Amino acid sequence: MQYWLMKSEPDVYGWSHLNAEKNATDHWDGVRNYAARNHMRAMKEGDLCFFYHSRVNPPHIAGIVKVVREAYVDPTQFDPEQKYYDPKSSKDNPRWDMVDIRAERELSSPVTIAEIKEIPALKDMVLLNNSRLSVQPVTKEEWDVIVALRP
DNA sequence: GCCAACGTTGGC
DNA sequence: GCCAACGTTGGC
Repeated sequence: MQYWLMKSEPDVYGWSHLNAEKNATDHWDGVRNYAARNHMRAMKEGDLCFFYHSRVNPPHIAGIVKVVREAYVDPTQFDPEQKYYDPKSSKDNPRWDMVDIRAERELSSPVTIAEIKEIPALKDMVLLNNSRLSVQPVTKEEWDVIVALRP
């Protein structure tokens, strides 16, 4: 079991879009950063991810999602009409992948970045040290500390 | 809205 | 292959 954190701007796609109450599955498409893509490629079915809301005040972890399908080709890279179109990608040699996720549970209240910063055991989180990486690994120790905040 | 940090692009 | 210029992200 591996743990991750994925970021999203709630105005664009937030926790509410996951339709947790319908147990819906969605594609995590549009990732256009190689480091983030490589993390997605390392994801295994059943892995858990914190679902983080960025560019809001305050930024926070809203919930937990589960990986329900491992990395496969993100079709939005081939469509010139799409925001995520990549003219340098091709169907013979696709650059970008996506995974499928499903809401696991919403946190009883958000865990804000300020709260994370106050906890010494979380000081090495990628979230605090490479704030631009949109898909990032979380250690089991970090995962357990945060989950214990909102059991 | 500002701006620092980071990733990517492209000229050389 | 270097690195300046540029675009984007994201906390504040």
